[in-house]
Amino acid sequence: MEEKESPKVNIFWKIPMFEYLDEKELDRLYSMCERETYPKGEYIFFECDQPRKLYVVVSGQVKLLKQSDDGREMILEMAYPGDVFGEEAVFDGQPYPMTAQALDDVELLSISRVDFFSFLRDNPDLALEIIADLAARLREAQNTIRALAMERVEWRIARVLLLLSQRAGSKVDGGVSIELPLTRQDIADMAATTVETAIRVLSNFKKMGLVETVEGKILLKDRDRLESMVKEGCTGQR
Amino acid sequence: MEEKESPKVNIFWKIPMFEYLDEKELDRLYSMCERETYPKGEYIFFECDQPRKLYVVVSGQVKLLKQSDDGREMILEMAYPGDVFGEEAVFDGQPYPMTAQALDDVELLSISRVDFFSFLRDNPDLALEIIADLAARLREAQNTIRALAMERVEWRIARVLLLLSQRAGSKVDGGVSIELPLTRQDIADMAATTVETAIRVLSNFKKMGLVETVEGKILLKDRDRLESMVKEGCTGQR
DNA sequence: TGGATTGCTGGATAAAAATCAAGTGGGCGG
DNA sequence: CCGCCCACTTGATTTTTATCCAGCAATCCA
Repeated sequence: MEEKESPKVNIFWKIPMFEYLDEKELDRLYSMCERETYPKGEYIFFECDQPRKLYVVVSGQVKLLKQSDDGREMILEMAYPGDVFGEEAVFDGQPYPMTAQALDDVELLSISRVDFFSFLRDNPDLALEIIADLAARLREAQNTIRALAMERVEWRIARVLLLLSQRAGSKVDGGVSIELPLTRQDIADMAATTVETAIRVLSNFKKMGLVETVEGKILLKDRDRLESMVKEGCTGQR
Repeated sequence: MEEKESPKVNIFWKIPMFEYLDEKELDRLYSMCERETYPKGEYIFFECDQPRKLYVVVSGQVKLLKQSDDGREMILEMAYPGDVFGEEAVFDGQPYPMTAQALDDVELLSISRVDFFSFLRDNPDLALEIIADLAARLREAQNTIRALAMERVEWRIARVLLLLSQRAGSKVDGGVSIELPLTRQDIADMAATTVETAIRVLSNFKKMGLVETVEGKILLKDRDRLESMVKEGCTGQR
């Protein structure tokens, strides 16, 4: 997170989409990128903006969200170092389908739409990686739809905690800690509920010995029990 | 819908993903396909099945859904003639993320995963079409998430009606008719609510002069007013 | 033909979660 | 150092929507 020296090629190595490219190609890709920084809270783009760039997170976290007319937010995804965002818009040329906001100070690499397509033309196998990436994103979005459509709040909050712990969790004594500057409001926005409800559910979880709040970070004390309560996918089979 | 003679190449022409392929390639693709038929109500695959095939709808309608453990359903998408389904699983090799069920008697073309990839290798530009297709699907899924997260039932039902009318609507005198064998339960499953609520909302819409039921089909009498009440995307911009 | 099943409807009630309201404590800027 | 703002927390109330129920009409089919 603090490696200010040339991250050059190595930032791309972490990204599944690019991992099979050779060093020469990664260098070329890197040379097409611009480095951008955004302070905490700033917007990177808004829903309905014309797509210009694909972004890669170098450090910090980015919220990808949709807003309602009355100011509420739904967080669709979080992007962490090594994640790519803005694909939908760049790949089909339609406006960005959501807003991107820096959750803390953020460092990004950006590649313009045209540059990316020219790179893609010379690396046809990359298209397969992108397809797999989009397919996985779609799959996850469909799981979210299922959760919103048929599961109650506690379930959705538990799911959010588990997803966060998979992406940004670190093992500490007593469980898994989610190392992110998240507010209760953020949790609520990810689970499609209100702050008050999110707080109530979290304090129930605390009473049940499932989670704990340590120095502002959420600590999952009993990940297994949380997992057994969500158990995603393949439930209603025959 | 009734063209029983060799649909061969021409079924593919309707499909955006394939439309730029030349006749020779379409013929080759067609020769890789198997023709399958399913009677009304039958399942084509279940969530968590191993992915074997990509499907193209020739005639009939297919429901793509997720089930909850207590038997409720959420319809993620409907597939009509010319639509492709099963992509997520075929493209990333993971199990199917949802169940596919014939809504009426259905005729399909299926292409096995391996055959499709070999065809894709010889037609690298097809990958770009697939990327655009997946990006559009993802975008739509995100709109559904937004709807479920922040809009109330009437809004969601109105949205479902509009989406259906775009895909399977035909202009008749007095409005746009949705030419599908849909039950109230199906509508409810698409809007993530219960039959009773769906019925109540629809009968309110009827009182307001927005819709009418004619011979089992839903007729949108005032599409514009419905549209103005949903107004998707770009609301909360700055 | 008649009994059963299925889809549609709407009323009464209950449950889940949102909203409203109020108070706490920590951190930051003046 | 004081006061203000913001995140957090909890209780009380209200709203939305699900659940439970019963009746009706059409269709299937034995």
